Amino acid sequence: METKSPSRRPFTGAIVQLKAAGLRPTRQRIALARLLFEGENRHVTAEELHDEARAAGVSVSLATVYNALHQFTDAGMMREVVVEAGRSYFDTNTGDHHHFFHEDTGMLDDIPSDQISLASLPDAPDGTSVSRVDVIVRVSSAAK
Amino acid sequence: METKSPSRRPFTGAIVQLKAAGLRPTRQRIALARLLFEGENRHVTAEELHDEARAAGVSVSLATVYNALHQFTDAGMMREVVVEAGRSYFDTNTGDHHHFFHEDTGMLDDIPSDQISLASLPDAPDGTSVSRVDVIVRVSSAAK
DNA sequence: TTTTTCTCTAGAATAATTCTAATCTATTGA
DNA sequence: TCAATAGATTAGAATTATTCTAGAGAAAAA
Repeated sequence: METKSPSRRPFTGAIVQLKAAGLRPTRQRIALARLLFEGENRHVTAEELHDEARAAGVSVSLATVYNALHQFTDAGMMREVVVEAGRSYFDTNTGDHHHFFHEDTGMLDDIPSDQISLASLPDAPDGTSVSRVDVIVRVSSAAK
Repeated sequence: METKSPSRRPFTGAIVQLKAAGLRPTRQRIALARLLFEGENRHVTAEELHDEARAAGVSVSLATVYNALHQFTDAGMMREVVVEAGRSYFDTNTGDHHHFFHEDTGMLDDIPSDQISLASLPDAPDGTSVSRVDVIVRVSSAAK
């Protein structure tokens, strides 16, 4: 039900989380963090999150949404998944997992880590080390 | 050595390949196909291929390069690999293989299929079938 | 408080890609 | 060979995603 609760507690969770990441708990960062991290894991585009924040009555610019998403990503609170030219999602699930990408709808779904596994990984080229491995399983409507 | 050979033979290979794909062998498509498919496999961006074509004296617009790359991709002659927001490569290697992405330089390298393997793949969600699996191993300079 | 430092904003700028409408060219068939 | 036609190419405008800028605003430190 949750009608706008009288702002008694200033969203302690989000504030702690932001401070831990070395980010000032500003009004817009707190609001975005709440939308992103309270509740289930989610995949959002910057545009979607911007719309959501506005719909929730938070005044925030798109540039700030981009900034916040990148800051959260740099802080390890999220990760970015690029699926198509001009379409990237920010994923609140930073655990070990991969993705299904629905080519028809543009949606992204998690693949739990126990449902997929890499048997072998090549050595990183000289002078480099692996920072991440992304597996994207592209699926489309089964019409064959 | 190959100085501009007197246009004796009109690049039979490229023409045959285009016709097989149901594409008219026009001047620009032939030129682009030659740049892409004669010689080693390669990873190019639309911009790079456009510059190359111009440098080779072929008059072609960027829009046509995009069209051709997508047509070649649809015809199964290439595939597209998206590595970052706003950076996608077209890969002439359509065989089974995956990629290293160098986060520092933006370069893409092939990982031969025998150096990486997926032990298990999840079932595609209901009503869908897998059209491709992309594995991108992101590496960066080993400074640790 | 006051100062300092960081953040936010609107809007401009940039970059990648696609669209549009006019022009051109490869193919077809007479 | 040549005109008709279906398809391709073009420049530039339009779109979309993202980043930058410079001034105004807010959080932290003094």
